[in-house]
Amino acid sequence: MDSTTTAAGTLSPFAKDLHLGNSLSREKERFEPYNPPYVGMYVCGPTVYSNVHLGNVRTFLTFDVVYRYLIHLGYKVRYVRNITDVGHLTGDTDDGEDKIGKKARLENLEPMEVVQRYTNDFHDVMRVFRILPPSIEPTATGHIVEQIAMIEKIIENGFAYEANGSVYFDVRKFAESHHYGELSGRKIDELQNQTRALDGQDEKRDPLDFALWKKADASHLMHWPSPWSEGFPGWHLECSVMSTKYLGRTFDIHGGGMDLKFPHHECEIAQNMGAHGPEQPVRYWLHGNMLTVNGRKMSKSEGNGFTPEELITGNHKLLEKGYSPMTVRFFMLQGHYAGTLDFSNPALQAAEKGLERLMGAWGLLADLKPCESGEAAPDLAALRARAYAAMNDDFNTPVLIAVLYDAVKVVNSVAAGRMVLNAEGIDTLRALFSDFAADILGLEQEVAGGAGDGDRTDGLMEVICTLRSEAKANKDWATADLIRDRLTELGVQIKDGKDGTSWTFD
RNA sequence: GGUCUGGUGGCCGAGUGGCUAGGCUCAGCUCUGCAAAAGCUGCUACAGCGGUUCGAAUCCGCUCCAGACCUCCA
Repeated sequence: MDSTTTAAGTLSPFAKDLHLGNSLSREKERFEPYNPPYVGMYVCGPTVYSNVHLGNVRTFLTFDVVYRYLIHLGYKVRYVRNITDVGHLTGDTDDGEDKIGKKARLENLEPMEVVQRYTNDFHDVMRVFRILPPSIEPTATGHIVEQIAMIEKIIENGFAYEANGSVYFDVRKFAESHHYGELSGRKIDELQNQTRALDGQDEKRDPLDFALWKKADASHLMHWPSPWSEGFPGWHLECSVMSTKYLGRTFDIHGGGMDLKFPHHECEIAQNMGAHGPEQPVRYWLHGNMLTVNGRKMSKSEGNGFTPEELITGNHKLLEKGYSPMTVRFFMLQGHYAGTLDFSNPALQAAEKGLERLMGAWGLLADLKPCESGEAAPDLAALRARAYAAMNDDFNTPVLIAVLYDAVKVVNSVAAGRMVLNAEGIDTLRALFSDFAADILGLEQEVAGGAGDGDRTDGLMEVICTLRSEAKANKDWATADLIRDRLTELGVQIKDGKDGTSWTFD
């Protein structure tokens, strides 16, 4: 699925009803792109100094669904998600050292080796969870020149100053003519007392000021020449630079995790306005909420984060068993992105069972036989309208999933011969699953082992089921049950239906 | 201390001024050789206290509780 395959330039009639929860206004607003049918979307990507955990995955999944839905509606979306490969100060030591650089020294690796390793890991994880790659995935180190240019502009406009080779954003000065703190609801005077002593604090005119450029000391492995010093860019700057470069000074959607709202996103706005003028750079700010574990935020520092590998294998002290990536994807989509979601074994198991039922019905859909004489079928068009209504209501995936379960009941009833549908009805159901379950939610059947050998497996199973049916016909229950029990042990479920026996893999 | 979010049935999790969320679990029923699957039914829900209203879980106020952010974090 990509934007070029959508109907040429035609927007779905449902597109006009899309509403987004805008963090900036704190209200649900109707989505009106700046320049339809084009949509620009920027999402803060990972800092590649360690493996991503599930909390990170949740955010990228959230915006994956946003991306998929916008494309489905017919928008031409340019989705930019950056890779932060330089620029974040370390928090625990307060020495202002670059995270990537620090990690590199510890492991005796080149900084870019670290970056590459964890970028690869990140991409692997995205693939496992079926999260689509963005249109552009720019890196901070690839945009040093642009970052320097933006700093120069901000200085030129009087909102930044140089001190001892470093450059700081002048928050007080900016706040005289702009609303600093609008996004996060923070008031500048209250922030004043809260900042604690960071490196270079003495160079700042005000504790609130944040770094645009930092002079590198001898311990730094990553540094670049600039008009001010040999150094590195501040950690808010890259997103301002790259969003502007690829999406323009005004663009539609900016996404990221809730924890980036302040200071990161607030600083981004200040930088954009400081460089380009007073217009809001972003029309709709979307913030995904945190994934919690036993009520606590999952984070690197808490040590309560699962890596995807631990999750799949179940090899973690908080996990009772392993869960497939699709189960986790489905689990996350059963909650709304703007609310916290608690990760627990019972919840995962519920999602696993629920997904199985959904997928089971979806599988049956392929073989459903139409019946033209069918009596009044359920109103399947209404089902589709409800699906759109759910997504249009700020991407309400849990409600969409509830709609899909209504479809599951119809499918199962038809498959069991309790209900009949004409061809049109079946097509409507198929389109519903194909559009909403597959394209928009990104759910797909997980193939069990032995992939690529499907025909032979089918043939073998057919033989086995035939033998068992004969045993049943002869009332040879012992043989029939033996076959079933042995298959169950092997992870093959036997289901006796009215029209014969079907089977599924675990 | 400041800013903000949330407290929904056994569990997870939507939603809303009056109309079934949904999933999972559990119990019963239908179907079935049995089981599984599937379908149906049920499992007394909206933190507490006030207020507004014909009517509030949904709006307002207060209280309690939890979490996030204020410092790197999706």
